[in-house]
Order: sequence, then C-alpha cells, then structure tokens
Amino acid sequence: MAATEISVLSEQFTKIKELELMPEKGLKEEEKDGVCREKDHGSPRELEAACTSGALQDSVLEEEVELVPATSEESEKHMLTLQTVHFTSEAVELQDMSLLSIQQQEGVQVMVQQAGPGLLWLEEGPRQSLQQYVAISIQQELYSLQEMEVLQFHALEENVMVASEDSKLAVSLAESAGLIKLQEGQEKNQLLTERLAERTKEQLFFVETMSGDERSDEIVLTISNLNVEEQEDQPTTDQADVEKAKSTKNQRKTKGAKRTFHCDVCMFTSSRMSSFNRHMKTHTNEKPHLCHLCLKTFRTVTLLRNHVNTHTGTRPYKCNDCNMAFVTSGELVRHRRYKHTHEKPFKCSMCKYASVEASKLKRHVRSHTGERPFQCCQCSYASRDTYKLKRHMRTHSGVHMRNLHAYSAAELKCRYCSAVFHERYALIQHQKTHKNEKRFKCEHCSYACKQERHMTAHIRTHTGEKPFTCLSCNKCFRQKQLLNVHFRKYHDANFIPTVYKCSKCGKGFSRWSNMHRHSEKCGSGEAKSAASGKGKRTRKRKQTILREATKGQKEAAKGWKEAANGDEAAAEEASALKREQFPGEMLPGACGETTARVKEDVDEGVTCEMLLNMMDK
DNA sequence: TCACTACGCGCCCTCTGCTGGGCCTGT
DNA sequence: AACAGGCCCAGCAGAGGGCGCGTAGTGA
Repeated sequence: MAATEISVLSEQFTKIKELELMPEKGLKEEEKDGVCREKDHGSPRELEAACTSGALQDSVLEEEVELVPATSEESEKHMLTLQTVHFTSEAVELQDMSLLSIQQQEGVQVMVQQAGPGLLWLEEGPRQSLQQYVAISIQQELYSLQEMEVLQFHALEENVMVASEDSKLAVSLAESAGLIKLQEGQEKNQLLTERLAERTKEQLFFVETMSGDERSDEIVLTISNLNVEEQEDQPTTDQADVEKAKSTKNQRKTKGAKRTFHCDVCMFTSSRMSSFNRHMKTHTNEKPHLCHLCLKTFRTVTLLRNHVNTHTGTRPYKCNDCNMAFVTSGELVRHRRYKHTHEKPFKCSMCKYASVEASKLKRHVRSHTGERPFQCCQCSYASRDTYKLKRHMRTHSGVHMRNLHAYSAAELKCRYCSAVFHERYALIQHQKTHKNEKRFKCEHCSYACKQERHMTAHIRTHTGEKPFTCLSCNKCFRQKQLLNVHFRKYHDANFIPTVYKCSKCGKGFSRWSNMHRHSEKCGSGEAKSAASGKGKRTRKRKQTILREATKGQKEAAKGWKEAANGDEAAAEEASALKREQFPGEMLPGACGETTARVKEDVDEGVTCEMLLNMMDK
C-alpha cells in the first residue's frame, strides 16, 4: 500500500485508544453498561468470548470508561486499555447483547466492549511492544447487524494495515480469519480456550470497532496486543473451527519453513524476497525513476515506461480485431473481452448477469442486496457506487438545495398516505412508492385519475368553484390555463391570436384541430390525405419552434404571466422588456411567448405572417 | 530483473426509466 | 368554454460498459 495511504490512515485512526502499562492486579468483576468484567483468577484458565449483538455505533453513547487489565512486565503480561462504550437502553434490551468478554488469565484481565470485537493471534515472534496497534478500515456496509453478531471477520481480508511503532510484526488477517471467526455460545468459549492452550505465548489481540469520522463510510478497528500464558486441557466442541485453526497453524508452519517475508507496515506477506522488496517500495516516498518530459517521478521502471508512453502516445499492445491499442497487456486483454471475445468470467449467482471484471459484478450484486454504501453528506440519498453519488452531488446546487433539501419545519405530508417528512427530497422519494394507479378517486362520481391536479380540477366541476379570477374583469375560471387564455385574448395588447390557415381555402382558425377538421372536409379526398399528413408535420414544426424558446425569453413571459395574478407592475415591465427584446411581430405561442427561432426570423425581417405561412407549409 | 497476468479501484460515459410540470388537444 | 387526458421536456437516478492506472503473483 502506498505511503501516501498510510499517512491518510494514520490520520483516520486517531481514535485508537492508547495502551497503558499498569501494575499487575486483579480487577473486580462487574457488569456495567454493556461491559462484561471477569474476576481475576490468578491464572489464565479460559477465555470466554461472547458475541456482541447488533448495536452499532448509532447506539453508542459518548461516555467512555477505560478498563485496565493488569500484567507485570516481568511476566510479559500486558495491560490493555480498551475504550468502552455504553449502549443505549434500547440496545441493551436486545437479546444476547453480551459483549466480548474475556476471562482473566494470570493477571490479565480484560474487558472488551462494543459491537464486533474479536481476537486475533499473531505470528509467533519476538516480543512486541505495548504500543502496537492494528488499524483496520473497512466499508461500513460490510457489517450488517447480523454480521456483527457473529463476528465474521473475514471481511477484514480487505484493506488491512498494521501500524507498528517498534516491532517488525506482521499478521495476515486473511490467515487469521479462521481463528477469529467466533460463534456465539459455549463452543466458542471452549474453542478459544483450546486455542489458547495450543498457542502458548502467542500473542493475543483484541479488536474493537468504532465508527470513523461522522461522514466517513468506515469503521475503525483497533487491535491491541497482549501475551497470554500457556493453557492446558481445555475441551473443544467446535470441531470444525478447531480443524480450521489447526489447518491455519499448519499452514503457518509450512510458511515458516518456506521463510515468508512480512511487511512491518501492513499485512503484506510474501514468500519471495523480490516481491517483498518491491512491495516495501510502496511504503516509501522513494521514486527514483524520473520522467524527463514532465519531471514526474515513479517507483519502478515499468511505471515510468507506462507513463512516458502516455506522453509519446506509445501503445505497444494493439488489438488485432480493431484499431484500439493500450499501454499494458492487461488492458488489451480486458478490451478484447469487452469488445470481441465477450468472455465474462464473473457470473452473478442470483441472475444471469455476468461481467468482464470482478468489480462490476460486485457493483451489480448491490442491485440485488439493495446495499447503498455511498451516503450523501447533505441529504438522505445513498448510492450503490461512487459515480452515482458524485453525479447526485451536482444536484446540491443553491436552487436545487432550497427546493429539495432544505429542512422544513412544517410537516410535509405524503399525498397518498399518512407519512410525514421534513425534507422535500425524502418526501418525493417516498411518494414514488405510490405509483402507477388511478389512485385519485372522486367522491362524487366514478371519475378516477393518476394525477392529483386532474382530480383537483375535476372536483371543481362538482363544487362549482372557480378560483382563478381575472383581475381586469373579475371573470372567474376553474382552470388556470383558461384564465391565461382569457387574459391574453381580452386584456393583453401585445397578444396576436394564432391563426391556422386552411391550405385549401385560406380560411383561418384559432385552433389547429379545428383547422385540421375543416381541411379534411375541404377539397378532395386526396387533399384530405395530404392535409392530414400536413397537419402532423405542422404540429411537429410548431412544437419544435416553441421548444426553442430560450430561458431568458421564458423569464420575460413569466413576468408577463404574473400580471394574471395581479402584479401589474411586473406585467408592464415584462411587456416592455418583451417589446424591447423582440421588436418584431410576435409568434402567438403559449402565454404570448416568443421564441428564439422567432427572434432570429424577426432579425432577418421575417414577419409573423410569414412564419405562419411557413408553419402551414 | 523483467514481462506477463490478474486484480482492484476509480472515473466517465451511455442507455433507460420514472416523475412533475407546462402545455396542447380531443371531446 | 369547459373538462379530461395526453404529449413533451427537464431533471434525476439505476444499471451497466469501457478504460486508465497501480499493485501483486509468478515464471523466465
């Protein structure tokens, strides 16, 4: 892992609790606020581990208690100070809320708390200092409630780093997974005990999890080490786990014979010195290979060569089936799978989906699981991949924010049910769950419709309500658009009525549909057919022209519209602006809007009449 | 040491579907 | 004129394809 990543991680893991060295002494057992404490028996006899139930960080209170298991330096017993976390009363009420508890062993007394602690054995090796931590960051979603309950640490195979101040210890969590995969119940405890017996003087690590930064998607695990004494004669009932443990141990012995190389910075191990050395370079800032074109430096010659190729455009790996070429052979192979061979080795177990890349399958699986690990920091939205979140973030512009994501003190009620929200976005998302039905039913007749606005308008036919009043003549209307039409027709000096001319007789109509109906009767059957086709084209053309209206022009039209709502000053201003911007004749579109196309035509000396003629043709 | 290969992560893009709202059309 | 319904568009999100690049395993 790159050195830069280490620095980042070190910043992230500031929550790691410090170990403390304390005189050897027993601690009084007690159980308090979700922390199980075991009495000091003077020698290690058993190690109990009970799994922690659910209660993730959300359930954790801020209060902390430091638990100080004591050992003596002489006996190589370590004290651990582990952060304790208190759960809410609701969480405590959960069944099997028992936390990982560890019985004392020869003065070692430890209390471990929190959701998802566990144990790790490290490789046998020299004594480690007390100040040894393993910080692990994983995607939070990897830990469902149930997963936490059974401490499935296999997830830790990913993204594991060991930060050790003064030791050369490395541990493969992947290897250790079998050892730390604890199950609830006595079997686990017994198993752990046996493991202890098997692993005299091996180091025992405690793992605690805690939420990372509030906005982070990570859980930070802290692993603190301690030594335990040899144990004897502990029964084992979980044979499978025992076998697993033995298997792991053998594997490790085999590896020992092969001489494995362990990175002291992260979990990396390798049986080859060359691989190990290459890996170690990733932990340094040493980049001896300089690009002479841009002075950028690289760790390896290969990286430099690939980089230089981006300057020169050199792509040595060319596809035989197309013109594509790539810097690396791997890219070519992948390209061929995508474009030519269509080989998709990664298959979904739940559907027929298959992908070229594993990461694509992983992304796809989220569509089955519903997993949305990428949480928007500004609203309730969460996405299934990083790009969607990034795309979503664009919506958090100032207008958009006020419209959708501003907190509303007033309750925003779902129009279809009793749900209540305080964020419009959440409301909209919820309301999407009510879809595809004529869910609006009239109380007075059998009418039903999909849209509430249609129902609102319909209800007025029963009540007689006419809420839209013309401010110029006090005439009332049931629909706003009717008022708009009325106002344009009778009170707007700039309004020029639409005239649809019959191409046969030249007769004018205010509505295209009327003209079309007329044209079907006007002239021969051939004319009728032609008129029909022409009508469609005319409509299309008209819509195309109207669509070209610019935003600024719409703003002007909006100001004009406000006149219908009583803002005469705004109406006058908009009207003046409209006249100034578009001095020519107006195309009578909706609300008297002119269009960009019209403006262009006006600039070219094209009149409204010419436009209408053009539309007719 | 190098080259090949595989893997993983990230980025960007396209296609598709849904929804609300403005507006138009048929009756 | 009034009503009801449909069309169209913008905006957004879901899903997936494709590629760039860094790193690790391994054989020559």
